[in-house]
Amino acid sequence: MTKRSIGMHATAVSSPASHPVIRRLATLAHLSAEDVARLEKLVAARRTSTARRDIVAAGAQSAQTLLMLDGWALRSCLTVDGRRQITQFLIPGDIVTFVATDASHANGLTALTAVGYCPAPDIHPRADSEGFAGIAIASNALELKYLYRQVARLGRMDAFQRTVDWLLEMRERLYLAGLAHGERFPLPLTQEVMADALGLTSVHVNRTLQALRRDGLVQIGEGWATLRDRKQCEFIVGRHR
Amino acid sequence: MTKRSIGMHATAVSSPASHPVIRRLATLAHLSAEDVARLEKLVAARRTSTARRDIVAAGAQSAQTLLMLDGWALRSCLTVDGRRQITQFLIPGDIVTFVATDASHANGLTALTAVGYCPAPDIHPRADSEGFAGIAIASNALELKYLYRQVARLGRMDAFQRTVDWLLEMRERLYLAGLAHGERFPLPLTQEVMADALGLTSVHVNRTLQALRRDGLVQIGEGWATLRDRKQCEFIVGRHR
DNA sequence: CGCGTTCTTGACTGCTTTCAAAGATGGTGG
DNA sequence: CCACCATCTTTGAAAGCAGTCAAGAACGCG
Repeated sequence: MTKRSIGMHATAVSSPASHPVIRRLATLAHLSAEDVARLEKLVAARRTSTARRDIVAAGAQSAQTLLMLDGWALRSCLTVDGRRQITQFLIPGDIVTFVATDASHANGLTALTAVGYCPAPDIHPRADSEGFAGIAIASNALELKYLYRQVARLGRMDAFQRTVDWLLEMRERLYLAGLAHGERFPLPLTQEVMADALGLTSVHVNRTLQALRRDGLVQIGEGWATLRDRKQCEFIVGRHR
Repeated sequence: MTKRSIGMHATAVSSPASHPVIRRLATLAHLSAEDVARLEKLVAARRTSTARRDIVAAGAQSAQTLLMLDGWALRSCLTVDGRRQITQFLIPGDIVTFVATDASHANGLTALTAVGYCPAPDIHPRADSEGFAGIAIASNALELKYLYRQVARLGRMDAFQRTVDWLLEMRERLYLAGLAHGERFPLPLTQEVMADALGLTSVHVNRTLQALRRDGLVQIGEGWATLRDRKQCEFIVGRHR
């Protein structure tokens, strides 16, 4: 939280015209006017990728750290038999670091929609955790948090719970990124992509979504999703505690 | 790799008498004699936990970053119905950071055997990635790498492959920590613990281990495991590419 | 209007879980 | 030294969830 945000909306920063992604980053750590200016310079160096194109090929040995500006991307790894497991979705405001893996677990980045990104800010270390270092730390912690959750989902939930929990997570992330409208949020994914994230087959995702709709829990399709009964969703995955 | 390691064994450090864990950390980043001295001071502040005790309770709001010195611990989260998913095992040399999670995905640390640990070194930022900052970065990257792999395992492998892949990973990690003897490594886990890591039931882990033994792939039990045919194991999980 | 992608449905298979109980193992106290 | 108990491992049978295969419907696009 920034000091200057007292009495203002939490995502407010000094410059009113700044990019939504900068507003998002400003919620992770205090950013000085100078920090914001540097970010705006980076954002101006925006690059794009068209849908379905690899941003970083699986098996790449190194890559720059990126900042997602718009669109959706995903990190996935492939199995020998051509199946794929999505480890995380990347949405605007996410910082994407390169992670070295074994050849067999090579994980690449793929644009899911048209994507805009720019180089992530270099960290100029400070003793405290403000500025870009703070962003890096907070962003890293979030990544770990969602990865732990993904592990728990795949390891100990059935298809129904997995789907509900994942929808809750996506809503939360998109909400924090300022991209959700209440319980409604963009979800530009085919059922096959969801299947690859949830460790299911697209056929089973289809049946599971039908069950969710039948139970009046969510409305989903056309690139959007709406949680019709979030309380009940949270109950199902045990988030009511 | 350190500059001074040229022509020497990769794990060599200035002080020959240093703790094994310090030798392990020295493989992650260059450590000055001063760094080693500071580490030795930290290691001297060793604390212990008895087996089966929580080191950090699930749901804790914050905790110090720790350095594992000896023994095994695990990070897990519990589902509503009392089941548990282990997200990672912690072995000597691992740096254990606290990760804030939602209440429903609270993940705590539990000692699996008697465990020795100490506070992790504070990072004094430098421009390069040597010293403790380098350790933090490398350690973080490793954690991510193994988490991605855990996701891929749970999402896209059957019981047999999951078990093989996990054994390969544990051997690799223990080997890097200097705790494996060739293909033989300690594995002080009950089948139920393995089940909680692999997203299976203990009954099925039992049957799967029998299949592994029957195929002559591994020898396992008594707190130790030996990969009898690592090449074949790697082939099974697609690591032959 | 034809084509490719995505979504949907049904029948069948099979991997994994569940439930239950019987061995093995190791530590403890009488 | 052995009975006893707790924990862990092993086994069998049955049920269930998710995968596979195949085909048809709906949709968007050129």
